[in-house]
Amino acid sequence: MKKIAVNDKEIALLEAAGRLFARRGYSETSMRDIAQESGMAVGSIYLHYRNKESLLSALYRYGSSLLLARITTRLEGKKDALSRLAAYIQESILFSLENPDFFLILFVDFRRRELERPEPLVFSSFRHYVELGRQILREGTEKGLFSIPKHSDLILGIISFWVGVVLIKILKPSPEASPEETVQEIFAMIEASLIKGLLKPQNSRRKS
Amino acid sequence: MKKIAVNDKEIALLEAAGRLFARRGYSETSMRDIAQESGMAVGSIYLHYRNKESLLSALYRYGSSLLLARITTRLEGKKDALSRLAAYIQESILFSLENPDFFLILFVDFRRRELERPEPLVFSSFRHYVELGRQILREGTEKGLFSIPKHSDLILGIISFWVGVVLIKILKPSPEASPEETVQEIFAMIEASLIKGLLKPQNSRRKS
Amino acid sequence: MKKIAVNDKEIALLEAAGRLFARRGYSETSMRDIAQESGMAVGSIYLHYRNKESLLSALYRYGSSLLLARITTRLEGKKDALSRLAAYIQESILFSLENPDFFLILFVDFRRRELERPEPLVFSSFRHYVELGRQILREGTEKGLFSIPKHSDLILGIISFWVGVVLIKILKPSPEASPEETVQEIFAMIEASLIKGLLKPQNSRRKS
Amino acid sequence: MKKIAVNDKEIALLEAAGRLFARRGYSETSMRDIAQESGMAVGSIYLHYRNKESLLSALYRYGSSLLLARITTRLEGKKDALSRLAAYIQESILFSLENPDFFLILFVDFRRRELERPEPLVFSSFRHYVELGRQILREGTEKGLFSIPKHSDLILGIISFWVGVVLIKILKPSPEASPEETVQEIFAMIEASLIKGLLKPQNSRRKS
DNA sequence: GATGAATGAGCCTTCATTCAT
DNA sequence: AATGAATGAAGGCTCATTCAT
Repeated sequence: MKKIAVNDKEIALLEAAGRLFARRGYSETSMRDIAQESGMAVGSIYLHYRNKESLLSALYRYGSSLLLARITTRLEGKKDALSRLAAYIQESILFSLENPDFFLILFVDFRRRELERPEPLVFSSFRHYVELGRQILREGTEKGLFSIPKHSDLILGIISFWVGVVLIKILKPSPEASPEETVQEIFAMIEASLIKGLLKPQNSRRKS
Repeated sequence: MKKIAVNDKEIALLEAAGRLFARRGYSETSMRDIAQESGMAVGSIYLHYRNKESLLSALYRYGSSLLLARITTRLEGKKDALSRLAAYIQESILFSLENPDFFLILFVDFRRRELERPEPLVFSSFRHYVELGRQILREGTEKGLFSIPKHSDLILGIISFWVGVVLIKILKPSPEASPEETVQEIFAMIEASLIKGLLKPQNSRRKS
Repeated sequence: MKKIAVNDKEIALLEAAGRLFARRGYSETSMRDIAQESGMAVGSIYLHYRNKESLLSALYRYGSSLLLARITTRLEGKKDALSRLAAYIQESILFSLENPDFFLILFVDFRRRELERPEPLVFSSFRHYVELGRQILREGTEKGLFSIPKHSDLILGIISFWVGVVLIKILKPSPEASPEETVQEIFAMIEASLIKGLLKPQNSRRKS
Repeated sequence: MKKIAVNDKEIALLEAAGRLFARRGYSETSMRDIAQESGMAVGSIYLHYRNKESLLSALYRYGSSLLLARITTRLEGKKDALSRLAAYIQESILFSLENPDFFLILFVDFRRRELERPEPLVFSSFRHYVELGRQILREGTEKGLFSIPKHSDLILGIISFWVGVVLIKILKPSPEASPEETVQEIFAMIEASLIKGLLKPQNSRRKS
């Protein structure tokens, strides 16, 4: 497995690239832009990354590892599947609102890009993230908490659901709402629709 | 309002561009590629579209008008909100599986692009499509069929949900499944989660 | 010798081209511009002129024949060299002020273009024009009126002199002055410098 | 004020561009041509000049500063207006014969271009050059040496005069004549016509 | 004759990448 | 290690010219 980010230079580079790729798009961002944004020289980028594309995939790895670390921390000690699912979703949304650049790159661009080059990008962290969600659903089902349709793609639907809503929030942010408030607002919607639908009748009284 | 597509040439152009934009992405597709794919000369493209960007936005208009036409037809005569919602979703998925290029451009690229240039692209058809879904939800709520959280962004979540799942299906199509079967598979999942969650208890007997 | 202009279409074409070439320059004017300005279709231009370049050289011929015709008329009946020289210069300036487009093309662009392609452009009329001036000077010298340095390029200097001044007038026209007044103003300057210098002492009392 | 030319690269570029613009014209010269002529790569031109147009205007500045430097040097120490005028004209002609490319660009193209875009090109040096001539005339008049028609455009006429003659010499150079000889030939003509006309009677004894 | 859609060479410019310092 | 000047392929677009109607 490739390294993710080692030193200050690389982190500066990844964050600069993240900012620019998210705002303007990958193709519309030049290596010179990234150099400028990161305060380095163009040539120096190539000391760290083979080329533009490998900078992008390092960015995928970096972003998903950050996300995964936060989720993992949030999940620690949570036992029951429902609160684990809530934590998983809420922390994802919070991370996205706090890091809209990574959100766009991980949840919007990356999936698009997978289509263009079906060879699996080095991408274990994000796959790990999805797998984590899938496993929470599986646990909840096994414990009789959820009544889940057999389909293992459900987690992708759930992720896409909040991604779609978060996208709108980032597009038109309400200036007065804090990230935490927005998370609650979005999660309430998910609870009242998706999660409500997934719960077995007797569990319908739960709150996160 | 701008024209959508008039003659054979323009349809050939839009379909060629759609194929390439969907597969390689907008920036990675050159006008020369489009000319070649459509069997025309480069210069001829400019007889129909002012520049590359306006070809893209014509493509948005074209794709969403095709989608909207199919949905509208499918909805005709359907009265109750549940079967209207089902028709809306099912036809969207079917259209997407049958026209993966338009799907990618309309449901994946477009939203990304909105972020980069917040001026509303000339795009009434897609907006119309979303509004149609929103209205079905509203009707169902008013008739006491759904118990919908007040949030008007719910429709975006629902759309994103199936989009996320369809994306996977297009990424890794199961070779033996027909589009219709895949629609059923995906819709069953939506029914068992999202729609189930939205229905008021007394309405839990389904139609399709 | 090639034809100059035969029918209405060609005159319209030449005048349109003259207007545009003078204002924007030859390379910056497209055949489509000319078609539009002349009210014809692009393809139709090629019924009259082999290509863009031959339209330009027809324009040279046309413009210089117009100029030459006016000069010739003005010179009719004038006997003495001084009034012939005055008429020659004054009519040239008047023509230029009245037809700034032709002026620019004949006196500014053409000479520049000669440098680029030293093969003599079909250009008898303009050469004829210069030769006419040269001959007036020669006559005046032979008759003892002028004391002219032997150099036969003097006429080119004289022409260039007024061209330089007219250029400024066209660049920054004084709105209230009529062409005739401007001619007088410029010619007075020429008289007080160039012509005064050319006259033999005993003739210094002449006026045009 | 913008820089004029700093290093070898830029001088090579300006001279290559000068050569080509003078010979073929601005629009007929491609950036590739310039790159080839200067021995650089196309992209490298853009390290020094923002675009083709700004290369042209740098060329104007460069050429006129060269000219102006020579004139200024030649004028040093010259006191009386007549010899200053002679030096001004002679050095201009010499410069033009020695640098026909700059001559064409500065004295022929530039004035044409002013017409197309009346916004004053950054061009102080050339304006400075004209102003210098105008001032010499003014001095001579104030000192009672010249009898000058009041018109301040006279200097433009004088400049145009020799420009017109030099143009012919460059068009058809006499192979055996040195630049210095040609200067003398042309200046003699100017002396015998223009300057003779300008001098007050009592001053008709010449200096050179 | 008259039209204007169609063509594709060629233009200016950008930018990922290399490499001498 | 770090720099940024240099490179040249490739992109979007224009336009003189042709030709089917």
